[in-house]
Amino acid sequence: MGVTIHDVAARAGVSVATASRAMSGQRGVRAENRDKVLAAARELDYEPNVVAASLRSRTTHTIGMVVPRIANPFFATLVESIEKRLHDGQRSLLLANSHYEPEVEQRQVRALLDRRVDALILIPCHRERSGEVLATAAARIPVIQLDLRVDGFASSWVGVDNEAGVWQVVRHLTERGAKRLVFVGAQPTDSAAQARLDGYRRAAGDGDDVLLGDFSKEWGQQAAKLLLQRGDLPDGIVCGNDTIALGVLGELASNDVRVPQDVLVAGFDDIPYAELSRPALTTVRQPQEQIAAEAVRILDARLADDAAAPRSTAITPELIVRAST
Amino acid sequence: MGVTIHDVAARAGVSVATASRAMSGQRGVRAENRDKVLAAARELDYEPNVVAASLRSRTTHTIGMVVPRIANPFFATLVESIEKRLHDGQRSLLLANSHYEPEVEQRQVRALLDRRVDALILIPCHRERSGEVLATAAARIPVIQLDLRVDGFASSWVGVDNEAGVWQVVRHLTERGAKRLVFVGAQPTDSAAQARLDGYRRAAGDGDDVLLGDFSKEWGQQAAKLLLQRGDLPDGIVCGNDTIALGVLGELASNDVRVPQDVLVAGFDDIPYAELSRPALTTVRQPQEQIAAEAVRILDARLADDAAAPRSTAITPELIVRAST
DNA sequence: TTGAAAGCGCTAACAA
DNA sequence: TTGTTAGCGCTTTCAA
Repeated sequence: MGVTIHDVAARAGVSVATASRAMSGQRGVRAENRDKVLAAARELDYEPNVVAASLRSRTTHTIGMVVPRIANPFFATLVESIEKRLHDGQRSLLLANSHYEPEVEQRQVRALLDRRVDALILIPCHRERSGEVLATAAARIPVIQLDLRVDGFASSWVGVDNEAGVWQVVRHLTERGAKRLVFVGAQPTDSAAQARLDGYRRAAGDGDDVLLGDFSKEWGQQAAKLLLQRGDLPDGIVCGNDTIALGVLGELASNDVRVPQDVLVAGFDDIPYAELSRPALTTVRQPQEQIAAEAVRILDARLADDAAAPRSTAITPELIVRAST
Repeated sequence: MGVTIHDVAARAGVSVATASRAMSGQRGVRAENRDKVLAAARELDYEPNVVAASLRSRTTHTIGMVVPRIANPFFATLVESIEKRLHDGQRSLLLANSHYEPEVEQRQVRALLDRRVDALILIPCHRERSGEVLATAAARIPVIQLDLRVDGFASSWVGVDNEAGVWQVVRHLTERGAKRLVFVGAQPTDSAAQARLDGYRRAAGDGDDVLLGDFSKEWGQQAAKLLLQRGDLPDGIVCGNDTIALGVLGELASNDVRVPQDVLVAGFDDIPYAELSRPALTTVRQPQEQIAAEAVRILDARLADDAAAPRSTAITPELIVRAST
């Protein structure tokens, strides 16, 4: 089965080399021959075998991407933005999930390397333990870190300035009159958790109050319970991300604590559901389209010029004030 | 650059054929030789070129998947479940987005076929217009439709019984005392929108009240505005999915309409955010893990036996009652 | 501008 | 159980 380039070449009355050149749009083919080849391909319903082309040309037109958790709308939106950019250029996305486990992440990256992806977009799930596999990959193909990053690894990265984002939140809550703040965040195993915690500590100053769990709504609910049990509620809750914040809001509502009257609550990321909660959630917006566009731009530069220097871009995120503060 | 199977074979002192057999775990290799090959591969840090293997063996161990919109948490969760299943078997997922546009979907499916994916998992974005590309793909490789389906296309499909789900919602609202219902759904361009609308019409009987837009929170907000403008609010709102329902809830809250005291609201899908809204949303749960598992099972059966008959599975979804009703 | 020919790295048929 | 050999379908020298 299957029409090959030989069939097309035969029908067009040229060699396979000419057929190949014509179809890949190279110059150095007489217009007349090019048209004959294209016509033959159409008539025969020719479908090029890109696997064979990849073997010979050593490029797969495929980009690998590993994210911690696709089901997280923040990452899903990022994937969607990347995918949109790539398809402008006829490339495809091989997607994998690390479940926030460095071992799984390592397996996934190796699988992508085995598949000879042209480049890798990695959201490294761990500040330290993702370093090894990142180095392995970076030694072979262009790699860019997205959103999260590995400590002290001098490779390209695109994301937001998390510290600046948290700083804005703290200042906003203070301006709204909050005197006693608490930070409900995640254990600093990934770089965003770390940077947001650092940012909070620096902005809130001494005597800061911090509860650390993970980036889940369940942790948000649990943390709110803890705060309620402690008896004296703070007057401002800075959450490590929107999912936590939504958990906090839910738990507070269940206990008849009014937001923003009794306590102010803010999140981070601006996922689509932040706007839908009641009260709508004040949060820090990550410009995902912009992050994705910049990432693909940097990758293309590396792909075009192997010696291109690593480039990092930290975008300053925007505070979105809604009813919860 | 690059260690090839020839290097491994030379080091192990066997032929490339034996090396290949040993590494792919085929029987018919003496244990002693197998160990030598495996040791040589490890020592040389051999990375098999799966592109070359694919060209020769005509199988890529890659599954293509096209979804309408990855950013929709319902689809994202489905992708994650599928990905988890596949990786048990060392296969990867080539992911593409159709943006609910049949033309884009067609391009994406063709690209996946060009890449010689072993099978295709398609969530067809249109009841009718997805038919053509589905047929093209099904003529070449095993294809399974997930969640959505094309009208009258006799191929494998896995999803939920949407009519039964809506039926449960309507009965529940009626039992809660609702007399006048309205359905806020999506134009029936995809099969779920159609089935849920049909289900509603059949369950609610004559004089049914129906507003149709798309599956977005914006449409939910707009529909709620429309209902408020009409003056006499119904006492039960059946929404086509959770995203619409969350939009409806938000708009009602902004207008001081109390849920469930003034009006009951229910959704469909049970996305993670359904539970987080206040009031928490009553909805119909789609068992995504189960859908994914069944889909991969059917695909594997087709892959193992080319003549396996198409198989469709409609899972009856479960009503999850929360505070909104 | 074109064609002949040589692989890309692997697996599978065949023969031993 | 093993090795030899012939491709998979394409791109890319190289020479004309």
